[in-house]
Amino acid sequence: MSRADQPLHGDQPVTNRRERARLRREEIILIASELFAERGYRGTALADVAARAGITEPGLLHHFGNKAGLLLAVIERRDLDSEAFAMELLGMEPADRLRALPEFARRNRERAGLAKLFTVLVAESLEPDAPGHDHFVARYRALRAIVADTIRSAQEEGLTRAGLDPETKAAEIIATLDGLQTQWLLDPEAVDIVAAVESYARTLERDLTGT
Amino acid sequence: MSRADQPLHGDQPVTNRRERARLRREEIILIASELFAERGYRGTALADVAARAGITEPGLLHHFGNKAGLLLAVIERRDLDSEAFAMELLGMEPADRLRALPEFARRNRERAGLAKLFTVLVAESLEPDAPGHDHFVARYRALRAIVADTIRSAQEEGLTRAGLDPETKAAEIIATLDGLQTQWLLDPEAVDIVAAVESYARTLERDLTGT
DNA sequence: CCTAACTTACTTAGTGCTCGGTAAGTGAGT
DNA sequence: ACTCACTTACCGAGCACTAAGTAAGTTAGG
Repeated sequence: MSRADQPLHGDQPVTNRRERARLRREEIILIASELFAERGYRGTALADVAARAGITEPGLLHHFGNKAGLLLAVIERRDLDSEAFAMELLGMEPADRLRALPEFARRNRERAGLAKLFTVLVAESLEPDAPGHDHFVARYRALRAIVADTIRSAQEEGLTRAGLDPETKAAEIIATLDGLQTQWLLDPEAVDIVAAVESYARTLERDLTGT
Repeated sequence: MSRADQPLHGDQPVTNRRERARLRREEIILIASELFAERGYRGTALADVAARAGITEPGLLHHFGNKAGLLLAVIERRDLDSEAFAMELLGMEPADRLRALPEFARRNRERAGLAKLFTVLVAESLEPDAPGHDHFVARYRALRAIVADTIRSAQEEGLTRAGLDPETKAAEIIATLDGLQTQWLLDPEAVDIVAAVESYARTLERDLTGT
């Protein structure tokens, strides 16, 4: 009834059919993300994803070609979310970025699935010929570069002591956050991820400023 | 020909048959460790392990009951190695323990398989009903307790500043080492694990002493 | 000391199930 | 007329695991 249901007259190619297919793919990717996080890529059968999505297995493969294609689609989609966060961080003053870390942890805690997805997939991608390997290698290199650049510019502004190597410190920061997340995912009752990250942010501030 | 080939007279029950079986199990565990590290628990078929060990699949199951039994045997065996290292650390003066970290990293670098095994298995054990879950939960709790105790006693001796919470700091230290290891396993060319751990040990010393 | 009974470390053969993937349509949009 | 998002039907391979036997080593009894 409403205009939104119908394609507009003709000023834009509102391809209703393609749009519906795109939404369907998005839905499938979301479902696959959850399952991959819970059982890993190898532990998840296409049939599991298909059943939850209310589609047949060949229907699934029609959209993604094969199982690895589905994995790559999942990774790509989830990277968009992370990229959005990275952009958010880069938009801040360097001094404020540290303070954003606990907020990041808080957000991750509410969506444990996403965190689990990456932890599981990275571990399954350690071998060079794993389907997601190259992607995660590139991802970590980019992440380290972003953090290292942040440190470098903070050094130039005199906010951070000059004695440390930005690349090494970047790897260390990412490692700590990843590692805390893993411990929390394994044993949420024993590890308070938000408190741990808050504490680490303070440690890091002392470390970076040299006070 | 030599006496060693024959059972001794009778003062000890030198059960030749049992001993050979034990050695066989050890050999299988070693092979399974390698495969689990490379392809994960789920990604490894019993047939793969059996083939490399020169035994049939049912022969394998005769020793370990089922696949999960093999996994637990692998974890248990590898924990003995880690425990040996923990004991070594605990035998040192608290002040020397920090200096042992790079040596630990150096050792792990030479045997990347062991490191990879744990990274992969922990990720596969995040879900509470995974076969290794309880084991890794207990392992991390024990590890955190050991490190926290070390910090606590260093505080009592005045070697470490009083203002930090030992439990939280323990989780942070373990997280950093784990996270660095993961980055290195994923991309050995981009991450120098020994240099990174050396740098972190210095960071940590400043952090703990408050200088 | 010899041998019969038992235990143990396997093997061969096979089972039922699940897996990712394909071939060949169908029917509704465009 | 054509495309495209599917479905039904199917496939061969691989999976963990079992049943049943075998041969060698170990132990107990006479």
